[in-house]
Formats: sequence, structure tokens, C-alpha cells
Amino acid sequence: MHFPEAEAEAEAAEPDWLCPEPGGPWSHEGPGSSSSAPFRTQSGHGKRVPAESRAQRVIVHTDLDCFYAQVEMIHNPELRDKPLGVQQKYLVVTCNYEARKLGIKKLMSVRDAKEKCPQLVLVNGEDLTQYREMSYKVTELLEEFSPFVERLGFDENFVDITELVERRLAQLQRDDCSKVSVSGHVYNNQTVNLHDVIHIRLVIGSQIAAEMREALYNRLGLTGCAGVASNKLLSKLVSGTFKPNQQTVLLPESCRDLIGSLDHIRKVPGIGYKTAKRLELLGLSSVRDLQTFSPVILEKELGVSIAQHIQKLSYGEDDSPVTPSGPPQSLSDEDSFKKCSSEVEVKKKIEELLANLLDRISKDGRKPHTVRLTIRKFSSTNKWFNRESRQCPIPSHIIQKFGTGNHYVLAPLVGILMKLFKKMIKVELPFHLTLLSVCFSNLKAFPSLTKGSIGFYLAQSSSPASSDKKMEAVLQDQVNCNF
DNA sequence: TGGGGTTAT
DNA sequence: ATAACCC
Repeated sequence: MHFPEAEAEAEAAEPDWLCPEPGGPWSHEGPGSSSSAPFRTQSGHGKRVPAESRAQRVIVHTDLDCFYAQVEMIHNPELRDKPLGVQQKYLVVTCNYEARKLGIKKLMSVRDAKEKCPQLVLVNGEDLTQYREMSYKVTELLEEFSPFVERLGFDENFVDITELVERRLAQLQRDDCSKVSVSGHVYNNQTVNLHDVIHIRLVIGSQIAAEMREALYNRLGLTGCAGVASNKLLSKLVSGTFKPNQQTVLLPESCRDLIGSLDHIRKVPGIGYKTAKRLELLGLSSVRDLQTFSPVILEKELGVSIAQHIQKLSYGEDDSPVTPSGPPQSLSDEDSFKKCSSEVEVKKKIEELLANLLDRISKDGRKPHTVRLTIRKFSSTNKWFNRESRQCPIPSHIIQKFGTGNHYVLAPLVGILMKLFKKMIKVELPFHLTLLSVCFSNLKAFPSLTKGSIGFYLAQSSSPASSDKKMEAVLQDQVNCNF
């Protein structure tokens, strides 16, 4: 069977022939979703690009080496040559390569790690502030290469460099393609054909990836891997093939081998724990199993949308655009613990979480319009699934006080959160929590009052201090919250 | 099994 | 609000 990548996509009657643009399947920008992220609302409509340049995208996936450990080592160079683990509660969530040589794995318990390696140095990584800051520096650096940068967690990014590649290709002119050479590994050691335009594009992509890694090292002191391929799925898979601090490019002829090298469907990004289990019940375990399984039965079992999606993934097909992440959609702060079982304890924890969040949101510059409280109840079985949450709009009179100093908003928000808490927990009955989390979402830029801006007219229509209108808004918020 | 994030339903 | 996914 013929492997359906470039040609099949070129004929697809999908709206993918709009440039990678907000509004794709991963961005989910509802009309009322009101994200104020400049990236997402910037340009109104996708511009049409010629079918040829759209058919073959060039995507880079970057993946920093043991990110938290690297950040810690930058902060304290003494740790460089020692085995280092980053600890959250009783887990070693990541570790440097010195530690890996000695058998330490990610997400190993502190007990096992110490047992395996008594000299292991541990630093506490429960406060993510420094990691988050470095993470955004990385994303911003990559945005200098292309505006299409999508974050995946704190340490990975996808970059769509199709247009950059096209520009360099045009500069190169048709005469001398023989001067270009690949940077880093070629997956499968496949031979590059310099007369193949698709190869040339990916080779230029590999050079850009090398420049990205150079810049990350020179300017931020960070090392990491990169993968270059024609879509996000493949770039991510190929970036992991040579592991610390190396890069790999995938040429289309080796696509089957790459996807076939996965030893289980669970290794396909996008097939998670749950669907892997359901697929196993259908007798599917290898990627090949999924490729050849009846689409009709799969659709009945998982629903049309998931079935079609994961079956495409099994062929290495992924037409999802690189959606610029922009600023975060939500800010949250959480803490887990052995036991929290009284209302006063809960209130204290909430105050702590909130104080941190308020600091963060004031630096962010935007204002949250909704707040959520999440809890995890103790349960011996099913430890990581039993989370519940309640959310409500933040009353507008509180939103307005957001720039003005945290203590004006802290007390009323604690009040709101305690009410949300009481919706989930009968405080007169015994309870046992193991996690609390507070999340701000629905983040909106506060209107700037430059004449002619949206914010100016927004302010014009709402500021004639009609306190009636404000009261209406407040009352509506409270109705929404079921106070 | 942490402390975050995202999108789909 | 939950459920799935990602790190």
C-alpha cells in the first residue's frame, strides 16, 4: 500500500490550505471565548498560499534536555558535575544525565532513588517560577525565527518554519543546491538527494534547527534536541531519536520506518492511557494493528472523530496546524499533601495559593474573569482520577480592583473560593483532601484607552458610571455563581 | 505520581 | 464540569 503523505494531502479539500492560523482544530476559538491573547486575535483571516508550499510544511520540534535540572544547574553551577535530581514531594520528577548514568529515572520515588544512588543531590522543584520564566524565554527566542510557535508543556515547542525555508530556498536560487548540507542526523541514515526539492527543504530545516539550538545555548545556556519533519507528529517522534543534545531530520521515505519503530500504540502522541486501554480490549497493541484495523468498527468503538484521528496518526499523518500559543489561557497554583481535613486548614491553603496567583497575574498584566477551585478527595483506590472542581465568574467590582494591590482582592476571592469549596464538601461531615488547586482563567487584557482603540470605545460605552449597570453585572455574576 | 498546561464534549 | 490529552 502506498503511503499517503504529500500527494494525498495536496488533494484534500480541507481548510488546511489557509495558512497555519488561529482557528484550527487545536485552537478552538469560539466567538465568546474572548481570549485577549494578541497572537490569537491578531489577523482576521488566513491568507491563501499556493498549493505547493502548503503541501509540504517544515516543522521543528524542540525538546530541552532534562529541563528543570538544567535550570537548577544554571542557577548553581556547583551542581554541574554531580548527580542531580529535582524533587517534588516524594518524587524525583527529573534528573540530569549524571544521575541517569547511575540508574535514576524520571518520576522515580525519592526512596528508590536514594537507595539506588545515595550520593544523589536533590533540589526542591515544587515552585515552578524559575522554570516557567525560562520556558517563556525559550518560546520567545524561537518566535524570532517564526511567529508560529506552539508550546507543549514547559520544555517543548513546535515551530512552523515553512515560510523561512521558502525564503532561504529562493535566496539560494536554482543553480547551486549542491552547496547545502544537512545539519545533525538523518533518520535511518537515509541518503539525501539534493535534487529532490522536498529533501532540500528539510535539509534547510535542519540548518535552521541547528541555528535554534545554537541560539538556545549561546543566549540561554540550554541544550536540547530538535526534530525536523513535515508535520508535528513526525517532528516530535524524530526529535527523540538521538537523545541528549542532538537533532534529527526525517525524510519522507523513512516515515514508515519511524512510525513502525514504535513498539506500542501508547507511544503515539495523542493516544493516551485511556484509548490505549480501549484499543487493547479490541486486541490492538502495535501501530500496525491500528493501521490495518477496520475503520468502521473503530468508529463504533471510539466515535468517528477519535477513530479517524488516531488512525491517521498511526500512518504518521497529522494535518493539525502549529497554533501559536501566545500568553497562557489560564494560571493555576496547586499543592498536594497527605491530609487536609478542617475548614481552617483549607482556608489557609487557599490563601497561600491565591497570594501566589495574585503575584503572577499582576505581572501578567491581564485580569482573570473566572476563578476555579479544584480538590482531590482521599481514596486508596483510584488515586489520580478523583478530582472535582467548581468555578464561577469573578464579580466585576473585584475584577476592576485587580491592578490596585493584592489585598483588595485577596479577601473577597477567598470568600468566593470558600463558597465554591462548600459546594463540593459538606463541612459538617468529616472529609480528607489530598490536593487543592486554584485557577484563574478567562484572562482578558484590560482595555487600553488609546483614542481609536477598541478599549477606548468599550470604556466610552460602559464608564458613564451607571452604577445601575454595575449592579446588574454584579447580580448576574452572583446568579451565575448560585450564591 | 508532581505541578502544571490544553482542547473536546 | 468533566474527561481526555500533553509535559
